Amino acid sequence: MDELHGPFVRKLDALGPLQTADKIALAAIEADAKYVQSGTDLIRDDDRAEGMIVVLEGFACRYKRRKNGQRQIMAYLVPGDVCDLDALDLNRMDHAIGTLSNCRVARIKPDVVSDLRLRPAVIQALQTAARVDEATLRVWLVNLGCRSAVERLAHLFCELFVRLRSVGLVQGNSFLLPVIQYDLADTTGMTTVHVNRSLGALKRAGLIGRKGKHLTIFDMPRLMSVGEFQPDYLYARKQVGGRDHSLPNGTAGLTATDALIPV
Amino acid sequence: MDELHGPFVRKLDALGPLQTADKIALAAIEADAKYVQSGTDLIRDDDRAEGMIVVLEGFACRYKRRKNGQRQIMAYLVPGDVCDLDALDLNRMDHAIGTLSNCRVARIKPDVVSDLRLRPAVIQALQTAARVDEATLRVWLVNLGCRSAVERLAHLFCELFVRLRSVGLVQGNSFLLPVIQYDLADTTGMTTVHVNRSLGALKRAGLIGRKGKHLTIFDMPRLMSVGEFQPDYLYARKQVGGRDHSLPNGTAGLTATDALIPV
DNA sequence: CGTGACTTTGAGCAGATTCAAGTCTTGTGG
DNA sequence: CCACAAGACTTGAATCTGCTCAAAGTCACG
Repeated sequence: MDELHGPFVRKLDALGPLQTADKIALAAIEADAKYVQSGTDLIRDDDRAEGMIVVLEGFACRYKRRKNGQRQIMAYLVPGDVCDLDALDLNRMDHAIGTLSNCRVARIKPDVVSDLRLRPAVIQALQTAARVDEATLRVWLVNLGCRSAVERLAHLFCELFVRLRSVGLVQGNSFLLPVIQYDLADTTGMTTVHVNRSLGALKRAGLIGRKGKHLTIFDMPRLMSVGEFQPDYLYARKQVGGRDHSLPNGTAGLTATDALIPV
Repeated sequence: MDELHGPFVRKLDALGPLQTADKIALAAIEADAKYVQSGTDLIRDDDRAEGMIVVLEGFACRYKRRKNGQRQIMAYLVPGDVCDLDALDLNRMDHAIGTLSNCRVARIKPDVVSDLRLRPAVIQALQTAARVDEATLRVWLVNLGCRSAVERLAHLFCELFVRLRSVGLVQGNSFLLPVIQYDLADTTGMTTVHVNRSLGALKRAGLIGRKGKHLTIFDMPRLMSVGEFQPDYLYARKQVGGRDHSLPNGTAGLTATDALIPV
């Protein structure tokens, strides 16, 4: 059933179980989307922003630029991810959002957002999504603050694997990673050259492989261990009156072997 | 008038103008606080948490620990800062909160929080505070991701200056910074040794000075420029129906010279 | 099949770490 | 109130991780 819906519906449904009417409302939004080229700014720093933006295909990111032009990517927006602009105080961006690849993007107008906000399950799901985004930000801070180059990349790939899997974009042990090494560099706070060398190290160790824009994870348990990846932060672990995301084996979150099993 | 109140009331009043009754309710919370020793965990990772925690004196921090024991500090909680535990989904911490110095801390029980939430101005202020915290997290990510050691420290000191000034804890150009170099290291993602050397560089350049636990900023404009500090993110720039925080000169936020003028 | 964008590789360099020793501060107990 | 001990800070030397600059190789697309 879920496979009939796009990533936006899938993601929100996973966060706060939606009703059929909710899904229909969200599906209408997915239908009304535009294609955007790689390297396009969806929102600029300092923009006065309203409504929401949803990524349906491709990768986008939140980023800031320093005066010298250096870019720091602060979050990836993968299909299903939403950026709630009304949730900013003062509706003013303190960072920009841009596409890392060609994307299909839906912009939701403020009045449509207002309609959505009449749906309790949708509100709940959006709030949970915002919390997960915040937790992710904290995890990234740890990543930059105290992990080595190889560890940072390993962690990033584990995170993307789990996130993309939840919207059905993982096939077997591989997924489409439509970003260039330059983007990975600005994400992990290193140079392209060093990203390249660290990727090489991960490949040589037999943990990952890359063919074109596809990333394959050959050894997820070891990759998780290298990146010290604990996926708990990506899940709403126990919702008030909601469902429980813990796994059958009793361990909170995902274990190394679980992660290898495609959903 | 404000000087009669503690930092909690001061801070929230600055964020979303409070009514007298609100202030009285908050002042009652400030009155009921406990002293806590440096190095105490107020909340541990994985704790099931409720209520709120307010720091009234001293410095605390949000932090995570890696398996190898390394600590990454993700936020400072200075007097007036609040940690809303009910706002977590699932009331489960994905990080810990601990004191960096001796502190005076108020724990607000869930039922008292519920009472507070009946006050619209308080809700508004707390939400704004949460937004500022999130924006701060993003700025810290940039700090770790693409600034040098000296730049990171410069940025951090500028931020603390502005935050502490807003709760009246800056005297002239100096403030109490009750943390050790080890803490600064875990904040900026470097080693104590390198923190020490970078502090030395800032001192030798005549930008800052340290006497005991007091940090003095001798040349704020240059310090801001070294850290590329733009304080906008610390302010609620335009509230819906609230007051405007932009400065007379029309520049959003604080200019270099403004920052030198004690409030 | 050529051009531009992306990736890979090498060599030398710089910023940050590690290890280690020594000095200064601070708090505590006698 | 002093002396001692523990904690915090400072400094040096060697090392290492990641950076810069530069060039060559590969891939995709018109």
